[in-house]
Amino acid sequence: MNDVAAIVRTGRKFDQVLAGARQVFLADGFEGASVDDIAKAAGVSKATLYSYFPDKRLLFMEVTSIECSRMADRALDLIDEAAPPREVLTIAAGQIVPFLLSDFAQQCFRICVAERDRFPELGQAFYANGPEMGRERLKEYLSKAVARGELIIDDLDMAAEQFSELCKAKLWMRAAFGIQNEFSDDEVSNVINNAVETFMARYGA
Amino acid sequence: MNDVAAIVRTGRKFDQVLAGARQVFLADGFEGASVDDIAKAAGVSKATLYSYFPDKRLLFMEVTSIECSRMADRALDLIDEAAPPREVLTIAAGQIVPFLLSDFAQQCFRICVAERDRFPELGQAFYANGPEMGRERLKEYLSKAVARGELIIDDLDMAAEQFSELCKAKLWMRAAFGIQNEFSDDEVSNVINNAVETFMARYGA
DNA sequence: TTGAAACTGAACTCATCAGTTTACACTATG
DNA sequence: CATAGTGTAAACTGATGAGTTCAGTTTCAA
Repeated sequence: MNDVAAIVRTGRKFDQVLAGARQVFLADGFEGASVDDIAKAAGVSKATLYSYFPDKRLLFMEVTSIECSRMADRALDLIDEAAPPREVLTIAAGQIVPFLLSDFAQQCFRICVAERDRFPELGQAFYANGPEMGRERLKEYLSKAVARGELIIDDLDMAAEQFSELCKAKLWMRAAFGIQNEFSDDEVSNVINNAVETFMARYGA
Repeated sequence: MNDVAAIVRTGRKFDQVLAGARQVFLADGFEGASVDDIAKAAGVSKATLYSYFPDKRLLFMEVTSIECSRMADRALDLIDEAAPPREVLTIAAGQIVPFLLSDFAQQCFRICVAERDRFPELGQAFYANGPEMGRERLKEYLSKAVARGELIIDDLDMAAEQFSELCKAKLWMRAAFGIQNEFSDDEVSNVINNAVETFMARYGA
């Protein structure tokens, strides 16, 4: 990350390299991915790859940091600040649950956990741009609903955390362990409805 | 796992090998652990190690399967079937939360997730002996409390899952990402109390 | 005490993989 | 067309790590 041996961003095939790296890293993790595979997937020679990135580690950091920003952009912008809690929470959970179960989120999670000793910054970045940011967004809404008297919450942070966790019930753990990877709409909406129901039972006015 | 090249369980240093392997695998994961390191940690020559286990993979499977059974034994046996829900759930959460945050559970989880493509059976075994089993135990209690009219639950499975998830609020994700690894008693009991509170709000009679 | 089984240590093979080098080809612009 | 910048293929180095081999040592039971 220092100026010595920095990343060269000019050149026709820079984006190709990133795309190939993204694909292979996401599929195989850091150790599992070989630079030869990445070069092949990118349709680029190994020498070209190394002309952009001084080493594998930096390439990995670049890919993951790009993925993290992308994720931040996808944040839940659809929240209607004025709508009633039950409706807003159902929509939010409808975003959160499928995202948590997506291949992309699962792979990111897997890599963060697997490589947490090799790349401690990685988990932190992912956490800050992913879960943390979504929860901040949710907390904003919750505080407004509390102000309107629609919800009763003394610890906003805990409430938002509990809601996120409720969205993981049943399905997420099974996905993380590779036990199940297809989820029917019924399964998903069942989790969503129960998350909202339980949350409202505790915090509803 | 077939009879060809099976594990030889006789010999003076068999247990030493397992102990060393347990230590190194838990610290470094499967790929991260070298057989030389394991032999050194076990205080045994590499040749001896290979006289017991035909390869690294089988050694790993053996270690993790032993760890899983140990975990199953520690299951929540302390549940007093007749006690009121609030009390039982608080005690159960008091077991679950610290366990989820323990080094041991975190490392197991990490390895299962990291190696899920290399060892699909591993995650399944861990899941069945860990979370699944604990939840079965909890469901037994819940159904009795429902019968006594102390709780109102139509989907026992979902209720038990939600309770487990509520036990992860705030702290577990931070531990999994390596963001925080020491947790004060206050933090822990706060999570426990809120898990019980939310659960009872939804399912209390 | 003796002999077989268990164990040791070190050197070995073989494969994989990160990163380098080299000699050559392409492409765009002045 | 000339030439500089960019890219290629393939062979190379050096490290690491799984698994083997073997000549010699320890342990233990009969």
